[in-house]
Amino acid sequence: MVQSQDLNFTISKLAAHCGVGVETVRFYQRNELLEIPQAQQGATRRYGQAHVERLQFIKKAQLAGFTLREIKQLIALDSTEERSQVLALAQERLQDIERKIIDLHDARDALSQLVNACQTGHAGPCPIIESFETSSSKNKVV
Amino acid sequence: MVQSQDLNFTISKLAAHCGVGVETVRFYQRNELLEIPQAQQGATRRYGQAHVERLQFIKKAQLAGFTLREIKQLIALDSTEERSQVLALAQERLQDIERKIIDLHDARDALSQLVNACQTGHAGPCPIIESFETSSSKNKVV
DNA sequence: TTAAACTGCGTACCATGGTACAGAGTCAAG
DNA sequence: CTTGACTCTGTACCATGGTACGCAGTTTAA
Repeated sequence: MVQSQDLNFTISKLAAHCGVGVETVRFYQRNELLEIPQAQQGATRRYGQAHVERLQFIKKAQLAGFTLREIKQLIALDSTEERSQVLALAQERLQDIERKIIDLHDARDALSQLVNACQTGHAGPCPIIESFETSSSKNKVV
Repeated sequence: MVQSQDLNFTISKLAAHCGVGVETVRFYQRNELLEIPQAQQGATRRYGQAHVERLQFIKKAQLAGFTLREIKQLIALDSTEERSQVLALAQERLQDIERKIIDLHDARDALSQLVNACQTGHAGPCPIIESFETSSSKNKVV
């Protein structure tokens, strides 16, 4: 039955194990993303499996593009049964991501065109700089 | 010959004309992205065409994904003839953008899969939350 | 046992791109 | 000439996601 409680990390071990800094762990604690453990050994707190999992949860959710604020909401929603709210949050996030992808595509296309122009053209003013200059009738950026 | 000097804006007119806030103009001045004009009328500065163009330059370069720091470099490079450095900067920017696009695609795919799972599945724990929980053998996010 | 290393706590600081506001001066219209 | 709107300057503050540091107390290894 010793299976999830066998970990007994100090804060620095926990941080190292999860690939974050000690200060980051404390930062999450301050921001109520990670519980301060009750378990102590003397004055030093001991962290267990649940803390490792929570840190991993945070990291994965960050990778999926959630902000810490949203992750906090997800954690709160997890303990309730508000599955539809989780879905709503995820859908919003998805729309954000899709919007950003479109923006970045636009930016990339404009910029790569400029880079090409700059590599191709041989004389005259730099087309990149030029294109940012006022919009008369020159290359348009975005 | 009066052709670029005919504008005579106060700071608030300039800001309004360019679609930014007065405080933003001052912010750019503090950060040496925009010159403080010599021209004054009494104690009040007067802004001209060059300022309008600079603000437009900044806005366009931002749209292309440059940071203010990079824009400052572009401005500096513009006055030199360091066209190759402009190109290098643009290429770096382009790589950043491409990296971000890939990351966002990954995030989007993972998340949309989760959203689908959540909409499809009818019972059991929320697949979105679940997928962030520790990585045993569940859906991987990113 | 003693020194190094770590812990906990509070607070300040970093970059990024602004936004807000106080206080003093100035400008323009009525 | 007064009133209200605007300007200038400096400084503080906002969110975001951490990072750093000082200090006192504790733990650990030699």
